[in-house]
Amino acid sequence: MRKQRCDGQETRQNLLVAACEVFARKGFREATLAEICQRAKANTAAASYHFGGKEALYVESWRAAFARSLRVYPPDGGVPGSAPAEEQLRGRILSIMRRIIDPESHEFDIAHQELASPTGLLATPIRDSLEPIFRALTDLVRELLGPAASAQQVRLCQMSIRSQCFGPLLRERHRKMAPPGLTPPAPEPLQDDVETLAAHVTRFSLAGIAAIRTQGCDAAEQKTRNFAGGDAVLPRGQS
Amino acid sequence: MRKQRCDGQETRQNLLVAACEVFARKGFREATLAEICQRAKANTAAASYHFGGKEALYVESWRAAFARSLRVYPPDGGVPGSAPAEEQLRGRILSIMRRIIDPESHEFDIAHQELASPTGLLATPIRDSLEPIFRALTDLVRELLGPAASAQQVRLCQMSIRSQCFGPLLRERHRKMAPPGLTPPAPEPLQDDVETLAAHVTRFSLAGIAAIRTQGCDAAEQKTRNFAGGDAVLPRGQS
Amino acid sequence: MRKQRCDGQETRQNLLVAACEVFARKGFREATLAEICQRAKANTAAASYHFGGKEALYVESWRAAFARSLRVYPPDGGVPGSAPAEEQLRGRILSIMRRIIDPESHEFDIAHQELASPTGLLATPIRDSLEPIFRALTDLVRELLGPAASAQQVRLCQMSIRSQCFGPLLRERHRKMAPPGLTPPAPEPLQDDVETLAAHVTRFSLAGIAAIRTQGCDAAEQKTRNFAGGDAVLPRGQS
Amino acid sequence: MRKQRCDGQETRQNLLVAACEVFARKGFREATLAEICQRAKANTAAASYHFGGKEALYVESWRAAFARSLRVYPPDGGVPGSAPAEEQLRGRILSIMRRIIDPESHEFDIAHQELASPTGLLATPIRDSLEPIFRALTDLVRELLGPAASAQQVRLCQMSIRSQCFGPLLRERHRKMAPPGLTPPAPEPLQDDVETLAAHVTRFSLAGIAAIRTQGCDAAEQKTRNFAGGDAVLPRGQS
DNA sequence: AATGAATGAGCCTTCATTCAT
DNA sequence: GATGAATGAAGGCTCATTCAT
Repeated sequence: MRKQRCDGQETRQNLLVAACEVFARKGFREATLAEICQRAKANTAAASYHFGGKEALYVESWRAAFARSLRVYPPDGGVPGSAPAEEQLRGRILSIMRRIIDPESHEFDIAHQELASPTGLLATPIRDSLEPIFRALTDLVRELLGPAASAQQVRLCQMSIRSQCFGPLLRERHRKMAPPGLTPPAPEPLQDDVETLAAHVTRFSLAGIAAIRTQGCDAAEQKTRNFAGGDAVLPRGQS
Repeated sequence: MRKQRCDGQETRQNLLVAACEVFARKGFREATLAEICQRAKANTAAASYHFGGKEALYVESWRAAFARSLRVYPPDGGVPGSAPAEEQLRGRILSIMRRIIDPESHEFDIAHQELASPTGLLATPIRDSLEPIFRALTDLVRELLGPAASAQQVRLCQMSIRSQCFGPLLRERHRKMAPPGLTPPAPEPLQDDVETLAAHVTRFSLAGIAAIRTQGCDAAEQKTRNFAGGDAVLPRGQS
Repeated sequence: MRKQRCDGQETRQNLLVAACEVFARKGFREATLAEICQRAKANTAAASYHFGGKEALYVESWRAAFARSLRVYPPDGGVPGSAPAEEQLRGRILSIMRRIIDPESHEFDIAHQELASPTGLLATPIRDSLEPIFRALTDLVRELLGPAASAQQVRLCQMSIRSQCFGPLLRERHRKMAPPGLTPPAPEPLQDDVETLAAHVTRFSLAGIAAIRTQGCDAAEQKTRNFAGGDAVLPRGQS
Repeated sequence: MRKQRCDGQETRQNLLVAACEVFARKGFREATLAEICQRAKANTAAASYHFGGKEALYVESWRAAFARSLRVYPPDGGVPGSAPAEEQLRGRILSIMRRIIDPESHEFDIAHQELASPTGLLATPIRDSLEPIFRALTDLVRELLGPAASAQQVRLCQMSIRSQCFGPLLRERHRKMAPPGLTPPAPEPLQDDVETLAAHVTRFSLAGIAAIRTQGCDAAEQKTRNFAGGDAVLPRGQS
């Protein structure tokens, strides 16, 4: 009735895979070790035994999920650094989107759950993991904006691009992760494939960057000029 | 030790306010009625007594949070429909951002929690509540794109704008909601105020819309034409 | 919005009626004051206020239910004491059965609930209430058995008659009291009306009494003679 | 403080035994898992852990109680089908009574509780379990009544016998199950042992059956003929 | 090394009762 | 006198963790 004694690593691996799925779908608190162990075809105590506790398993799940994503989807999207910046941007956008949309990639979902209900356990691991990727994207945006761009402009444009990468896919992941009995929150499925989305975001963002680049003034000044009056958003004629 | 038994609506209101805060920070499952009642300075059974159960309180919390947001921050940002479309866009972006960034507005956080770990209880209420707002934004984007725009182009641009509205603010909310003892996931605070952010997103998006509008062809064709072979990402002649 | 102040007795009466119904259907513990007060169209505290507590209301409910039964169904079934004993027996059997089968008579159900899950609150009231009825039935049986009957024979025959009175009606009451959503424990309804049942029980029991009367020996001896061997119930040939 | 972790079936069995006792004495609602677990010398959560919940434990308790009764007390009372019908009847009556009176047999009490306050959980199990026993009794009564008996006569006689089996024992069980502090509802204990009771019921019922058999007419006609006018109850010529 | 039975803490809910109005 | 909002206790259930095997 006993399993092979030498499969300790196999059980560990099964637990890790199951934990990624469950943590991605339910978050830390709502996930139960019982479900994870059941999915891994292990006994109830296996998770605590192999990882020392729920929290440690949570952190390990993130590391494993991120490592897999990094391996399957290189952040540069396969575009070499020698390619034009526009091409590199497309590659990075596509890489992010593919990571998010891949049903077997749980990196994004785990981070998203942690963002929604922070446990504090993944704060440092996530930051350390994503920092190089974001830095590379920032460098790319800085190159596209040109040497005259301020640090704020670079930051804002990077945020715009990043936001467009995961925003449209949130609902799609949501539908896939939702338990089958629930009313689907977004009835219509995503009508565009990931390549189309990436192409749109790339074009849209390049135009946005170009617009920021064209006007030499800083965004701070821009704000002052456009939104004079501070809190007042009421229309002042046809300004 | 007893409370005033004056009207009974005061306790109910206190419970609702406390529930919005706790549900926004912890989500449905992790939130406990004990904490909510404690914050409302009521008995542990008060929440079940007044609302009939945790689930009903959850739904009521969403309704209350959304109603407050709608009252404090009109979706048009105070910009009348007679104003130019660009101005209206700025108003709507600012309205969404203010709703998200306001620490006393829990509409976005509750919906975000529900998106991360769906309970199914808010699917219909959220969809019904947000649909008019999204429809108005879609109409605005369609007007800006001009009559030649395809439905897909409208949808994609609307997604780009919406994504830029909440994306940059996710981390900020995260920091505010995180319990004090946890390691901050993003050490540096948001360096831009909401008006600056809104100004950036408006300008960035108007440029993106203009770029989409300029090229008459559909995005699908565009994708086929531009990404055939995967070498050339974007027409560099237009940049 | 207030009711008439002079309806204190009316509310009390409504509470009593509602309490009889609920206690009869659910028993003491499963019955809730909330449901009783709701049925009586009174507020939640009315029961405790008017009767001092759940237990006192329980006792009062029994008294009221028994008093009603005694008024509507005289124990002699309307047969005068001057009638022949057989006729009187029929009257008493019919009286008991009608009390049980009447959907508005809750005496039997409350006593049955108390018998199933004793609270101890009704022990004395029930015994005091039913004792005269049982004594009269015992006297009747003694008369039918004749002067030679032993006390044991009288007791056993009285038990046989009483048992036949409520036994066949248990299921019928059960079906009527059961909540509508439950699977009916006895699918087929009672196929005989109460008069037919009473006629059967009367004839059946008179024959039984006659048989006991005919044989002069005591039941104790009878047992010894018939069941020699004590615990052995195995057939010993054709004895 | 920990228990032996030998097999896990021991605790389960203890829980089942304790549950039978508590459910028999208190019924489903009034019974608490805490008391059951305490009696089984297990943790408060043990019942939910081993059986999945109170309802499942309830159903299992019935099954276990009925299985035990069936094993200890065969429905035929040990009388083979080749014995005379009268002997078989005595065996079946004795079997039913012993089941009821045995303090360690909880089948009857659980079913009685379910009858008093239906939960719906045992409706099907009880019906399916008892149906063969009742059918055998019906067949026996039909044989005793002879081929000329109507279905109604068979049913009524079977009811009379069944009622006499448990009716006299209801109070006795009540006394045994009642908590020690309560006023005893029937002060005098049962003065007859079960063999005496069974002998009485057998003789009483055989006489009743014989009386029904003698008169060839249907009970319905009988009722019409005998009770027309309500004066004459029974033909006194046969007594 | 690995198992799974068992535990204790905590959560949601119900309900009889009380008290200020 | 009568109301109903509020309370505190208790019950059923879940679950991460532990420990004897």
